[in-house]
Amino acid sequence: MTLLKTTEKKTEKEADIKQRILREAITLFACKGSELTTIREITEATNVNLASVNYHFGSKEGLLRAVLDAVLGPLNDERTRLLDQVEQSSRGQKPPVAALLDALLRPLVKTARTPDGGRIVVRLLQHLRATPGLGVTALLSAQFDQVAHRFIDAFSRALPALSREEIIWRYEFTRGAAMHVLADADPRSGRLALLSKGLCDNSDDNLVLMHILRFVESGFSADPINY
Amino acid sequence: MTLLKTTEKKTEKEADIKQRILREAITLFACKGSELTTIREITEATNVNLASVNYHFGSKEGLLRAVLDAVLGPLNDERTRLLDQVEQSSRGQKPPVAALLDALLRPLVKTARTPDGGRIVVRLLQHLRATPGLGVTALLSAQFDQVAHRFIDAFSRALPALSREEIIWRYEFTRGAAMHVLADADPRSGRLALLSKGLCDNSDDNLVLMHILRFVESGFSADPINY
DNA sequence: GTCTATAACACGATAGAC
DNA sequence: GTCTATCGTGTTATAGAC
Repeated sequence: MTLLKTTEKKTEKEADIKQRILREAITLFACKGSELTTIREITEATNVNLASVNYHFGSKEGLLRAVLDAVLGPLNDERTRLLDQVEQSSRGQKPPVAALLDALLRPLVKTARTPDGGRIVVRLLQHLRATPGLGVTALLSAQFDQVAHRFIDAFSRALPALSREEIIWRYEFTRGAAMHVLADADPRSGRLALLSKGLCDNSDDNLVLMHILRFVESGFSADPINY
Repeated sequence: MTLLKTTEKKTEKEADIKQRILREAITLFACKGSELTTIREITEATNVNLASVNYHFGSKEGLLRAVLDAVLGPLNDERTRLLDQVEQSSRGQKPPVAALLDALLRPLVKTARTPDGGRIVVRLLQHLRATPGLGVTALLSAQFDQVAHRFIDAFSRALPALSREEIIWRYEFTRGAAMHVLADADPRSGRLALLSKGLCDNSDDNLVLMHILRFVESGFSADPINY
């Protein structure tokens, strides 16, 4: 952004201050939520000045929006890409439920981790759900609605015996089951590790995904309710 | 607590200040989490003095502990009672998975609501999970571990083909699916209402419970993973 | 662009009168 | 037991030097 846009890259390690702030904010917001994270924490951990957050992002809320854009965009892009693949593989035919669930959940499992082992995207979402600040709900809706409806339509085609209502219930159950387990992966304080005394290993992405898929695929394919 | 413990009940409507504070704190903590709720909010909504929280509960953290005791105790008592019934009905026999899940989840669904329609206990738990303050994790463990292990043991007997590890995974998936949906019931901003455009009715307890049970019973009963 | 210094305000807790 | 007044601290945001 400076007029002297030379080709040299500073010390190479000191990338962009803005980027460093963003990275640290993502981690801290995921761990503690944005309300409980202070910009002092962020700037001190990043060794940049306190005022630079407001300079680069306008306000703390502006930083949160930047964090969500940086994190949620790639997630939905990946989901869309995988969903495209599934629908392409089964031209016209019913897509397999297992493949749809894989496309929906794999990006959630494979996301980056917080230092305490939780999945970044999931933790961010859990915090936002717990405290739906004014503009955030609309922002989430804008980010997720389109791809969510694509998945719901696909599930409807895959399971024609289920009403749209029932599809949506099960879609939300699926998200809940996955996010609940992916939110805490801390081998010490995590509920899963605590209950199982270390028996359940939440650190192996492929294993976790397999357990989740087995559960939700069976749940999704249950017979419809008879009213 | 006063020496003049007369039989008259003040104005009858102005019960105990301590109780009124506790009631308001339960609601606000469930809606916004304890960290984001200020004792000023509580006292102003209750029309009591600011200092009375510290007088009656020692500190804000003391109030939180009182809230959890008041809310989590009855929840686990009810679960224990229902689990006793199930185990008594099936003397020695394998208890039905559906009955166990009902005993686990019905108390969660039937709990009191926040003004915005979320279930009080669930919302409290979601906030505590999102921000596991130091002493709180231990407190939750003390409240839940015993009954959780009773349920896990019961599920192990009901589904002998599953390893204990797999039982615990599915136990957590079940909790996640249920809590995710029960946390937001707001017909306006709730994700379920938003996605379904009002098609999914989260206000009918029995219907919600039926949908949850159908999903998790099927998920719990899936074939074990072949390693 | 980066920094220091500080404004303006909200928080939890408490001392002390009644 | 209940109240007022206030202390000490931490917050976001910003003005202004460099």
